[in-house]
Amino acid sequence: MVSIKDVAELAGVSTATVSRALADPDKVVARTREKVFRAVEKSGYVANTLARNFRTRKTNMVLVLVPDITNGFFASVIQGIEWVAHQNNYRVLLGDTQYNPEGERAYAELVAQKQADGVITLGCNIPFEYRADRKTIDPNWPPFSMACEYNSQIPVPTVCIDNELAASEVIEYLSSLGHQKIAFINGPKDSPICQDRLRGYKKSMRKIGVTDTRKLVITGDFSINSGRESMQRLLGQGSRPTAVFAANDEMAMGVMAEIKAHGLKIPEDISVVGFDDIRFAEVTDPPLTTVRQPRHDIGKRVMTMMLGLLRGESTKSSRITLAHELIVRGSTAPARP
Amino acid sequence: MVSIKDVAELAGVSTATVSRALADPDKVVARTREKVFRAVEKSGYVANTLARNFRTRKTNMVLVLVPDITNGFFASVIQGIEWVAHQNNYRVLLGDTQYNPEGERAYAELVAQKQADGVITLGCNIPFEYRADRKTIDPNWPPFSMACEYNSQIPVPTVCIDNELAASEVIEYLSSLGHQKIAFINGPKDSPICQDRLRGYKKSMRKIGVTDTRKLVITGDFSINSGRESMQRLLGQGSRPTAVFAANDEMAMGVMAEIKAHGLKIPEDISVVGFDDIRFAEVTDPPLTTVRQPRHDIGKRVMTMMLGLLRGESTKSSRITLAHELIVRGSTAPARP
DNA sequence: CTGTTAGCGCGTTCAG
DNA sequence: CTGAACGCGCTAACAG
Repeated sequence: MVSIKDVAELAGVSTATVSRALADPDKVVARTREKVFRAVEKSGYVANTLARNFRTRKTNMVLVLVPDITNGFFASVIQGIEWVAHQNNYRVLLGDTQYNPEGERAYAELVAQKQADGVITLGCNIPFEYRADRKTIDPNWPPFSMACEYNSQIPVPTVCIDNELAASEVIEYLSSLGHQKIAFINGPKDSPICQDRLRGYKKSMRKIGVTDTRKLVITGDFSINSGRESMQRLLGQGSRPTAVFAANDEMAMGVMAEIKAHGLKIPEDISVVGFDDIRFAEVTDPPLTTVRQPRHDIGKRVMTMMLGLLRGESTKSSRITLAHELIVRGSTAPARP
Repeated sequence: MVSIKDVAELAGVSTATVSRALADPDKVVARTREKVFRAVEKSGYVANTLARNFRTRKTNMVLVLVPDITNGFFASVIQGIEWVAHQNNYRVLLGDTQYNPEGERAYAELVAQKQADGVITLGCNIPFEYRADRKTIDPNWPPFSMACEYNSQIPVPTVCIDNELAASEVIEYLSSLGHQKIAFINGPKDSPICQDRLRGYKKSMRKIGVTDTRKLVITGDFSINSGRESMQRLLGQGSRPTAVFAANDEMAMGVMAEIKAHGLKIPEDISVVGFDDIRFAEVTDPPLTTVRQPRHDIGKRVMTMMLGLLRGESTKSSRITLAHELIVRGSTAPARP
């Protein structure tokens, strides 16, 4: 293993000079710099990051906690994160938590152990210990930010869209097509963004004169299967909805499959709207009307935010809301008179 | 920051004893061990991994190179990898290479820099420098293995399925339904597994009497869009195929969309077969007949293999072939007489 | 601008 | 079974 010492000897300078020439070339006069570079070249020296990290107490790693990496939406966000991380000499440590809060906390320990400098979570839980009545960020926490989700109690720096507004817009759009009996298949209840979507849904439903939504709202778990099962329940009830809004595209796809299995037509009999605009949304049959989230941008922005935190910048007022967009495709049509 | 020294003082022992008590409790007599544990508890000590890694020259990290993390198939493999890694106190460093060999090599440098102990790649390139005429593993390479893909020249430890056989079986199945004019939309030409699939396709086509497949084979890039475009080309030609076999499910989904856009019916007019069995395959319309790869298992096995390499075990005869399965769904039907 | 000196926090000898 | 002493490879502080 060739070390900095070998390079120093070869170049006829001290190890400190080698270190400087490599880390901050301007700190060294051109002639010495060249000598060092030549010696590095000749010896095939590669700095030992282990030693450097140890010395500087930095890992240049960010732990990304994701509920499920096989979900294409999350994967895109991570791709955005990684892109920015890589540009800035940071690495991404992957933590697939399988929607399990305990797993999250186990992973977050890596930070205490100095295996990562910061944590980004795509889930809605805070992966550190804290008292239930805490309302602010604990200064002992490492740099920490959230994407897609946010925490309702503690103002953690966050990047997401306006979920309430998005859900509202979906209902208004459907209502403009004459729909009134609009079912909503939501994600897990403990997720703040799902609560927001529900609020947006209810608000707009009230606006169009539907106040009792109890039989129209079902809680799913974001999986294809739960979309299917939820739709089955809706169809088992007395009068069926004329439109269904699912809180993500995977559930919407399950919904579509189930509707067809019952011999009904989309959008003639039932309109379907999804959420996320994953890439399969445009090849469903019919193509899925859905809310597009800027998933790649969400990732880029949250990593950029993380870089700020890592630099020690203030965490105030760091709640970024990105624009969403309703993408109208073929799965929605006017309600039958 | 509470260090091992603080614990030692608190427990009234030396740092060496603390280290031993923590790393290998049996090396220390029960009474001292207890003293140490209590001191750890009381002080809230967490070992500094940075220092430990530096000292032991190990990172407990594995770099996973993936062509595209947003591809659900790869994501599942990674989930399997991470699962086993986590169980064995290893971490996964994510390297999304965007199908770019240079990116791969840049990432693999992390190993030289001691940021990871080993590399697993899901692509078909070897991310280290080597002479084109090399036929064996370079002993200077770090622990290295491949999943899904393999290298045709160098016997890198690998976990994959028998792609030639799988493709053969697809063609035989289609031929058993009376199809003869079977198009094949393959993935990138430089991928050995795609070459295998092509070989299997050709072999079985020959068996059923079709020797000239030039107009039936198209090279795609595994994206939905390339499935679409390829299908468009096939439909633009004189006589159209009665069945289409796509080298992955995403392309198959593009194929299906395009077929429908031309007003043709699946499977009545054209049968479609995919590859991978991603989770959306069962909710396409009609549900997609496809080859199931044990993606999760592939990940688990390759990580298990990597653990062996990391332990310094021999690399001989480590080519694992896992079982695939043809999943027949509704997108295939007998050829029209 | 460059060299000297001094650790970072651990694990691992080697004595005792 | 335990403690003292050392050093991994690097960077930061301080002189010169």
